[in-house]
Amino acid sequence: MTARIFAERGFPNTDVQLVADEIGVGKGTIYRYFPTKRELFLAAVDRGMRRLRARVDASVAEVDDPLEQTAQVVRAYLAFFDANPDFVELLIQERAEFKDRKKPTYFEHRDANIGHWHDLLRGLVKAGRVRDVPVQRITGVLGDLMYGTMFTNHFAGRRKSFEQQAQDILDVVFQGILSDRERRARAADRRGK
Amino acid sequence: MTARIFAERGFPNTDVQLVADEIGVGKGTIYRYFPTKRELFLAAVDRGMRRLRARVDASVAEVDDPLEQTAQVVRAYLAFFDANPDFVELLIQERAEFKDRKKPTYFEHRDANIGHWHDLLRGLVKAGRVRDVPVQRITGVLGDLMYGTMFTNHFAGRRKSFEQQAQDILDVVFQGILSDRERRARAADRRGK
Amino acid sequence: MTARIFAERGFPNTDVQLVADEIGVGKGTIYRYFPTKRELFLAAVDRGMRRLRARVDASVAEVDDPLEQTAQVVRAYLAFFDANPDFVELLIQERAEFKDRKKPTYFEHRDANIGHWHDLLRGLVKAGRVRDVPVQRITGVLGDLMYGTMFTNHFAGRRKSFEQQAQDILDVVFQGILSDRERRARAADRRGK
Amino acid sequence: MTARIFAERGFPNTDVQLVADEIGVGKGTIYRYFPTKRELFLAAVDRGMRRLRARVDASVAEVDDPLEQTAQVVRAYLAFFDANPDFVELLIQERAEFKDRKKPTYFEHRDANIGHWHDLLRGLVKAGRVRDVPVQRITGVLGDLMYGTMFTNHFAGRRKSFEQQAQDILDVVFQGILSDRERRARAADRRGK
DNA sequence: GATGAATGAGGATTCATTCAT
DNA sequence: AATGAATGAATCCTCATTCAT
Repeated sequence: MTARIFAERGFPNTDVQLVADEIGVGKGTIYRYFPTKRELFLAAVDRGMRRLRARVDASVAEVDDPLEQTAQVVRAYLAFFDANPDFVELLIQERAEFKDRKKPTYFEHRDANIGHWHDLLRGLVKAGRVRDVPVQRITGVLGDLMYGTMFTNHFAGRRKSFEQQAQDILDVVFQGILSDRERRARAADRRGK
Repeated sequence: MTARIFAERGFPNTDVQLVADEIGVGKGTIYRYFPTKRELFLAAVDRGMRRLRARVDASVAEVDDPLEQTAQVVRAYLAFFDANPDFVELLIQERAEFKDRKKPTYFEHRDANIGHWHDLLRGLVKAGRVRDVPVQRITGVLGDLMYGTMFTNHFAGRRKSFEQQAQDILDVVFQGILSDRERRARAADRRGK
Repeated sequence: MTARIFAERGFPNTDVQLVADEIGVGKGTIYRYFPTKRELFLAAVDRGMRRLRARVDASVAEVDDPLEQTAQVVRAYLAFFDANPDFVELLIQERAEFKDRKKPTYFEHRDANIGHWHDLLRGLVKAGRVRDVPVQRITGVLGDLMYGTMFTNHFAGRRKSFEQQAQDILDVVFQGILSDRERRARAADRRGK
Repeated sequence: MTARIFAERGFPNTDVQLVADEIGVGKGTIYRYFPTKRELFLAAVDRGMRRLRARVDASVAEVDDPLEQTAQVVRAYLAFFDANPDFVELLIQERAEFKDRKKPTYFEHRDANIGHWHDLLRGLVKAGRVRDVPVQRITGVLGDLMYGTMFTNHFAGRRKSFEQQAQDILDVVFQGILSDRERRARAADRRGK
């Protein structure tokens, strides 16, 4: 509710009075629960990020194969922001208005979770299913890719379903774009050097 | 100059007076050239995006191999925003304050250029150097990835040099993350289906 | 109170802050009750016109003779603006600043009352006490005369008491300025034609 | 030209730039001839009042009979403001914006001329054509009446031709509104007292 | 003499926050 | 605990005036 209003009008254009009206309480009441407009806003962002995490976790729990779990993350992530575009807006607003805050809510939540994925990927490397590269490279690239996709979808208008998008992303990240021939040529090249 | 001030303080917290002081002219003079604070701001964003394009174009012109050109784009892009973090900030500010504007400046510039890259990639596919997938999939994923990387760098603090980042991105996007064995298994799987 | 400040300084030179200070409230409080400075001003004008009407009505009620009632109007009208010069100022200001407003407050109030006086005068004509001329001619001339007198008094400085002025007005309007001889000559002339 | 612009938009809403554009000179040029916007405006008012006087004088010169000359003044006055409504507007604006100026332009011009009319009326009294009342009473009432009529016409919209209006005014002021019977009754009354 | 670019004082209005009820 | 009336700091923009060319 609060998220929707902030998302619709932007932080500076959203009067606290408006939020109070929408919720159906007095303006003073808002200030009993949140010391400032800023905190009111940040609470909405936090709530959104917690919901994102819950949704992703639930989605991951549905499958057992670790590689498939990775794929599930991408799907659940895109599905969430597809269903909750207000939170994309809120992430932007947060950064634009509160540049000072040590770390944006999004990244706080992201970093709290990253260790688990590193472990998972290390297992996949050990099992010989994923190439032997530093796992931070993979989570880093994949994380940035999902982040960028979410924003692009929201800002420029998505052109395909989020399921299709997830498939595209996984195709590129899993297989790479090079042809087998080019790949072999490069591998030979590397050995030759 | 203008970009720096807007980036430092955010659009709403930037008095036009402040910009005038910094430039060393009267406030009225600013208003002789820009009808509103908003236009003053947007002009700075446009300038930034034009500079980004010029830099990327120049960088691409340095090499001949089309695949290497693609790699140059990634490097030049990350290098530009590394050297001009103010423009990252401006992109955020623009979206946060002017949700109404038909399409953000960034995407206007991006879309103006995309056709060329599609042609380039189609050539690479025909030459057997890139897998035969729709070229929009590649530009889409790579574009979102660069976009997300730029933002993450700026918001969360970059942890590696932009050259290293470019290499990581290109490694993943070119080669994919799967091991050769997993890749073959999947290929067999697809054939079997 | 508000009227006095607007009258003293003129509409454009009156800061709403000034009105707030005078009343002893915050500037924001003024804006809780009046959406704009303009409405604040117009409310003061309306109040003045309502008070004028009340004063004139009360004065008329003091006498029974219809011709004397007419005389009372002139006296009460001049007395009111003599006692409340601020409202003269407000009428000017209103016209100067809000030329667009469909009809100035003064005339709105005037027209709301005119019908009654037409009836009264028709009665006097029928009773043979007033010449048989269209009653609109009389209310028109007398109305314009009072209006002009009020403004002249205020702008040029009155030179006599308002009672004396009222008497002068009534003398001229009731009796006319022609001598009996001239009057008879003209009457003969009209008959001769 | 200048008068028209000030009249159309009001003094505060008329930028000097606008006047310059309309006249077809640079803004700086205006300031070569008038030290301030205020003087530019007052010059336009003065010009208008001089034209009024010229028109009235010319009109009076057309007839010889002194009483008829008086009537000509009324006609010429109303005709002038009927043809030049901009000047009515300017008179209002002047009073609203420059309350401090010792005496409004209109009254300066009026007072410069009044002596002549007093002489004229004294002649008419002596000739037995006008009642023996102080001539100031007549010029005062007639002046205020014309002044009020001009404003009412402009503010409330005139309902009859100015010729008809002049006739109405002259009928009332020359003849008075009382019937012959009422007039005789009052005269007897006065004698009885 | 003519110009118009540059200036910056000035003012209406908004809205987060407080606090008496 | 809940309210909403009161507050006043904060800010964009206009436009009369100046003066270098």
